[in-house]
Amino acid sequence: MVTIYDIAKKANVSAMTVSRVINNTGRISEKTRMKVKRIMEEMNYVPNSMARSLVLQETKILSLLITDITNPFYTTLARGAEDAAKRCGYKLLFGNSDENLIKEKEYVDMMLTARVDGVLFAPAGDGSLEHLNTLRKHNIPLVLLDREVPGFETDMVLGDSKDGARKLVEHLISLGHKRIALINGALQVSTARHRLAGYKEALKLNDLPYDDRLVAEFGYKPFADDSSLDELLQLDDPPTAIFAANNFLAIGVIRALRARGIPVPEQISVVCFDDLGESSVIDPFLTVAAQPAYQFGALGIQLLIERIQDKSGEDYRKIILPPELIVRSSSRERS
Amino acid sequence: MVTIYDIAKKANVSAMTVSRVINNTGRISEKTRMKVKRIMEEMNYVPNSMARSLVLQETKILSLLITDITNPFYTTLARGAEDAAKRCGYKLLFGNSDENLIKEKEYVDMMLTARVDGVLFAPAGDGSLEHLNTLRKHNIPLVLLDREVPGFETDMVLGDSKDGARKLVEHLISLGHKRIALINGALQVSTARHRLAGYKEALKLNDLPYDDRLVAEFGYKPFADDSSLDELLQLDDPPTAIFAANNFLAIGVIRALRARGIPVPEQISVVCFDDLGESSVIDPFLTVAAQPAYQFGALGIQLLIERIQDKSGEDYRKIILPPELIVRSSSRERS
DNA sequence: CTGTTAGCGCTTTCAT
DNA sequence: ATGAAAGCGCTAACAG
Repeated sequence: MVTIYDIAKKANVSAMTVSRVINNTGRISEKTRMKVKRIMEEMNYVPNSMARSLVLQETKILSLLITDITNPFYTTLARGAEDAAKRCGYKLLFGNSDENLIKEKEYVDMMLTARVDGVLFAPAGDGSLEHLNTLRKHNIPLVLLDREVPGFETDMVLGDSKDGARKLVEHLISLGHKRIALINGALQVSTARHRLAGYKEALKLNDLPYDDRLVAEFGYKPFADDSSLDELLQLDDPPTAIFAANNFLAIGVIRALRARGIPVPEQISVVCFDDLGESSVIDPFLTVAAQPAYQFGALGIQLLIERIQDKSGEDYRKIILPPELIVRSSSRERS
Repeated sequence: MVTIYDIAKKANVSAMTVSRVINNTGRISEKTRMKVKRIMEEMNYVPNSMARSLVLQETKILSLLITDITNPFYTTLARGAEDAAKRCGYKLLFGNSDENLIKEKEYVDMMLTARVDGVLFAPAGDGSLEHLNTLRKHNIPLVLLDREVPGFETDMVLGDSKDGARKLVEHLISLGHKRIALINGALQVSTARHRLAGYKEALKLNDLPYDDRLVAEFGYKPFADDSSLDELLQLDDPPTAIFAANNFLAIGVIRALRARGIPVPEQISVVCFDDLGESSVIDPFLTVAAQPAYQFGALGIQLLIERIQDKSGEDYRKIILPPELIVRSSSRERS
């Protein structure tokens, strides 16, 4: 492995001079600078970031923890984060918790030993509090993404789940629907609670009763067992519309309805939070509250880097990104 | 920051003893081992992987470079890689080249300075040769994924593009199609060449003429400008079926056909390589040659780690994962 | 079973 | 404008 000492020897200078050339610090005569540069080229020198990190006490690595790498919301977010990080000279260490606190903890340990300079964290749920406190204890700058965790204050980039949910449900109400089901994520997750709140608010604002038999709690991941949907569909007064709390839940719902021979939107309208990815736009038909996923990542990195550079810092900032209602053909007038 | 010296002092032992406890090496009395462990807990000690890497000359970091993080083929592959890497105690540094050689080079430089122990590399194209040679020059173990690069030998995990293409085209032929178009990726990419070869072979085996007006070269990324499809559709003897060389091309094709009011599969059948992701299975209708994406990642990591652990190694291994023909409703008998 | 020494590749500080 | 020495946190090699 070529080190600055190898370069130094060949150039008849000290290692320090080489270091200065690499980092463009201090005063160096143009002549030696050129010579050193040439020799670095010749010898294929590549700086060793480990050694550098050890002395500088910074790694230039940020970590991004998401909960589902197969979900287009998170992959788009990841792109935003990646682009922003690279632009600022940071590497990005990915982690995928799979909505699972055990895996999440493993990643937190990984971040600690890797001495990442900061963490972009989409928590698996309220149980992530412990992990966040661990990071905080080790003084690692932290930005929460998409979900908040009660009892933990920090910089955050969030969507407006309540508002988006309210808009989706009011859209359905405006189409004449009165029996609207909510297929929700786990209430352990802040967005699920806020989407429920938005759902309730829309009902109340429109003088519709809240019927808890119309509300089911799943998880945000693709689900296989849809048997519990039957209870809901077999009510005396079954729903004419379903609000799925995220894209994967919507897919599960639509599949389940298809399997039961229930046409969408003819018999039941379906709307959901989060758009589907590029790959599903063959037939863009889902009415959604789309979130600016790329921005989540990009702004998150920006907040994080600002926090790293000014650790003292002002108060925590909370960025709320509004969702956009996109009406397509999966929702229509109640028949 | 807590170091082994802080622990050592508090435990009245030497730093070496602490190191031995951490790494479970050498002989240590159960008593001191316990004492040291307890103190590490108390002080929230976390080993510094930078320091460790510097002396051990290994980082326990692998790098995964893919060409499109929004494509479900690659995200599924990434999951396979991630799971396998974590199981073996490695971290995974992600990179997304976007099918772009400039970005790819930046990632290669990043891998070099980060001193990753090995690289899982899905090359952007034949032009990646230079980057691969750079990695090789620095003795970094390397596994090629999904695509090969002429002139570069190494371990690889590939699909069987030619065979899959042949099967898809023969499927169309068996449905009575005689005018079959190929919308291909860039010929700079090995899989595009192999898919073309499979396409030609199927035609030849069935005594159908090869007509280069039926073949168009796009790129594997989602495309916006579909005007060049018009030439193809406005031929005197237009295609009755289209073979898209990957999932995103198929989506582009179907969108373009929809925009022109051409019904699929009634007027034109469409088939493609690679399945769409979970998020598009709302209406699973594309006939595809599906590849075991998860396996690509998992086996790639396995080969890579074996290579790292036994650098001398045997000859390079080439794993070929066969695609599976899944017939759905986007292809039907020629009308 | 435990400790001492040296050094991984780099940069900071202080000289010159 | 350049260099020497020391040290970041850790472990291999050798001592005892």
